[in-house]
Amino acid sequence: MSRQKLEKTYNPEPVEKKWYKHWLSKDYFSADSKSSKEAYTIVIPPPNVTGMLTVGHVLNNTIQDILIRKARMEGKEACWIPGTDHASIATETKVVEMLQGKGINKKDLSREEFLEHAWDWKEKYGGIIIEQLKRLGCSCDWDKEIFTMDDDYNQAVLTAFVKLYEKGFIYKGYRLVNWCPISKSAISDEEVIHKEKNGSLWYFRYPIKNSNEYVVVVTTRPETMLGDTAVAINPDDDRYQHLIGENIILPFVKREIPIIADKYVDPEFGTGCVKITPAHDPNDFLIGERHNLEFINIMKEDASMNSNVPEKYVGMSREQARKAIVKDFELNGLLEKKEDYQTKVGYSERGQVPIEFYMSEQWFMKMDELIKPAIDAVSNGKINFHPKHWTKTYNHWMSNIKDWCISRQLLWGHQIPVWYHKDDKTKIHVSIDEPNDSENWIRDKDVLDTWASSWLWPMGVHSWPNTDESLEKFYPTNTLVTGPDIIFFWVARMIMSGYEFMGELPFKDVYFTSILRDETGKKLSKSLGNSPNPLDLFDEYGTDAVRFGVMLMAPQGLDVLFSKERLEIGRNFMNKLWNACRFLQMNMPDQDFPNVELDHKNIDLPEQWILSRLSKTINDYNNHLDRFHFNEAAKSLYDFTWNDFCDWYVEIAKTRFYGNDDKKADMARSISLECVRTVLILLHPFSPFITEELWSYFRNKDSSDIIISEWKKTGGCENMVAEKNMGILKDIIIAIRSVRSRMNVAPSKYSDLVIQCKDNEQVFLNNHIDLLKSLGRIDEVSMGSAIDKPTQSATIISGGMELYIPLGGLVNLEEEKTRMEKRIIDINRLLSSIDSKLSNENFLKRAPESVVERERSNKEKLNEEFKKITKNMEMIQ
RNA sequence: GGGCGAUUAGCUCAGUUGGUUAGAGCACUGCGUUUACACCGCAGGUGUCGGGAGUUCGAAUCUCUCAUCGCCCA
Repeated sequence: MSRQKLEKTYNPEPVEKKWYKHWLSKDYFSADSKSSKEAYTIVIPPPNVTGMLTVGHVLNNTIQDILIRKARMEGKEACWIPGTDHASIATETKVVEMLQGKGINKKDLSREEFLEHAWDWKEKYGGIIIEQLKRLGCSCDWDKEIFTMDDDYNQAVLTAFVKLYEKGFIYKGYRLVNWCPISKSAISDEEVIHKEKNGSLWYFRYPIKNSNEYVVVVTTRPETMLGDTAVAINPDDDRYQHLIGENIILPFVKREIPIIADKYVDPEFGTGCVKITPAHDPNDFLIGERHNLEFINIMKEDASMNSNVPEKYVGMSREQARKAIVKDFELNGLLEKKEDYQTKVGYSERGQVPIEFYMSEQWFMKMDELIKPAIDAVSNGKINFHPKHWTKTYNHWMSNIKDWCISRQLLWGHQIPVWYHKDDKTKIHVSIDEPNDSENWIRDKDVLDTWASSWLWPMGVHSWPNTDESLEKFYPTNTLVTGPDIIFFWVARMIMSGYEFMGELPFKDVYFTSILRDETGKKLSKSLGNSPNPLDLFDEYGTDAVRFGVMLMAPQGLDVLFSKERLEIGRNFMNKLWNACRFLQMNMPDQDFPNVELDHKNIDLPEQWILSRLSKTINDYNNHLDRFHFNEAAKSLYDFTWNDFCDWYVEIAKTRFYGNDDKKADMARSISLECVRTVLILLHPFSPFITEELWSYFRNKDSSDIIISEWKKTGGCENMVAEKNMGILKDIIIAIRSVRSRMNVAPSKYSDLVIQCKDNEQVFLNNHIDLLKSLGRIDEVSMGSAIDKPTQSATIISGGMELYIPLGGLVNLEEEKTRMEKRIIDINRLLSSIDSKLSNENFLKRAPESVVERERSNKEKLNEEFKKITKNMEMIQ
């Protein structure tokens, strides 16, 4: 035992620094691929390399650290592989902004020049989040850290592309894609956020050729009329039959476009006449294909009008063009009307602006084969989602999946490994290596979608496509911990890539974390400015307290409303634990810990009881963790430590320490030590620093650091008799305190106690009379079966016994009477409920014997209490 | 429009296979500085478990339905 005394309050900062350094120096975090131990592996969801730690990261990584630290203590080869993601579009956006600030336009830079700036940026800001994860206490194997643009990882990404291309799963196509005008790149369906917007519905008159008539079309996007190449009606719409085959002179553009019939048109919507813009709307695109319409692209990459529109609109932004078009319709008497209309607009997740549907040539990945094993793995339970209900979302997405647009018109990322021959357009070279005569080829200038690199993460962090010990030992991984917001982006795709490239699942369990929101329900995000900086929280509350507090407040599969006040629970708990340990230390001998052989049959009731509570806690705790119920695990440890150990056992231990029976004092020391050591071990994964610190005071001389100490799996000291008997004593003590509090007896004053009870009860109480006296603040006790109620005393009916506290003038008889009347009403209510059950033949016949027995026993107890209360009520009168 | 989830004390939420008199923290009230802890202790009050129906001996828990809120997908 360390001679050094614990400080009065816990000071987290030096302790955290000290132990993290110590753990690193001892290499505890490193995982050995040659080990014969069973592997337990987690790959970190790689944060954006230039990102900063958020509360979401705290939640997510604390969970992973809990799993890894527990596995390590369970004697497994615990392997947590860290790394960062290049986050193509997000990082490129930031770099472009930075350059703009310096007056540099991305357009004016060559690829190489731009990438140089990007790497500078990465060097400057990359790795900050890694240091922050270390402060959080993450026990990752830092020697294995990977960045998705490292050379080896790059090879893996390109290899995957080539393999899929060779299998025919990747193809190039000229199609309508989701286009982000800010990043000037295609984005995937998953990167489009649909928002409900207050828009308008414009009714435009389109003149019919060689006629004075016009048709009225309805649109939410007037500017796209510049690209119209048809007007469509439903073939069954009687109103417009005569118009089919006629032509329209498109206003301002003066283009002649046909009126066609297509079943897609909903005759109920608007006027039943729809303008068709095949190059700028996915539905119109399909109609365009069906009817061989012209595809006219009217926009440049930044969504401004290109030269395919009349002179006056060229160069206008889409917003300007909309205003101009509407105004022109109005001026020419062609605007019939305008209505308010709620519309869904697709926004670019990164650019924060509405996306365009844009014709362009892109690379796509076929999904129909890849999804098959991925769907099977989840439905047959090889891969388990926690909470389970996410399987439904997963299956729904899988069964509606479309081909994945994987090319991005960006520079920061993995450049597509495809070369085009300069002279012969039909020649294409797809390989991770450039062609031998590279001077005759031009490489595809696009890069891959970031998720088309991170989907290889569980294997790419090792040597894939090569095989080595590390890949063999640590693939598949055990548990993935991530947010449900990337279930499609990442989780689903990792499952596909796992089966495609490894022939095996990438992980067995997926734990989806809660989404953190502020008190008003908004998602915590840096852009909203409602996300506190976790490092400030660590400083304010201590890292362990933040970890514990966040875990305690994170419910299963629900959003969690984050607020700083709730971290106080964590801090208060750390303080409680610290002081319980401090108290124990004060009452330990200076030299050595007592080495009492604990004969569990031969210890006293309170000791039997606390060990039973401890055992139950160990079992519950493990049970909760096995089910990924981290909040309940935290709660059960919190409850034991605070309510059972500190509130009751420590108070009882005081009677041992300050009494004059050395053997009992030593017993209390041993039991307390057992409790504290167990709590520290169980708590270590949640709160690693404070537990290692306290462990250094309380561990055996020859035992190891707590981080590699043996885990507690089961208790084995459950004792129902002790729990029941201790319950009786606790009830009596609580009742005595309650009476004293109600009657305003000063805590410093001791009371006498008179007990009317049976002989066997008297023996029981006599055995624990010191306990009653000290915890109930009782002076003299007299008891017997024939003892009378003293005058002017308060009455307690507890455990079938009658207890009286003589209080002289202090006792308020009216108040006591009211209280008893209230209890009688309760008893009657309970009894009638029990009677209705017990008089029900079906209940007796069908309910389990134990349930019936419990009702009978309750009835008996309540009847007895009723009798005693009634008798005492009469004595008051 | 389709799907998922939520609705339990003033607030935030626990409550595994249906079965103790439905719990915790915060807030609130009273007392207290008893040498582990005021980031504390002791005592105390609060609930038709969203509404309705059903299954069952028994429902906060299972089924259906309605309402409100949130998210995802079209």
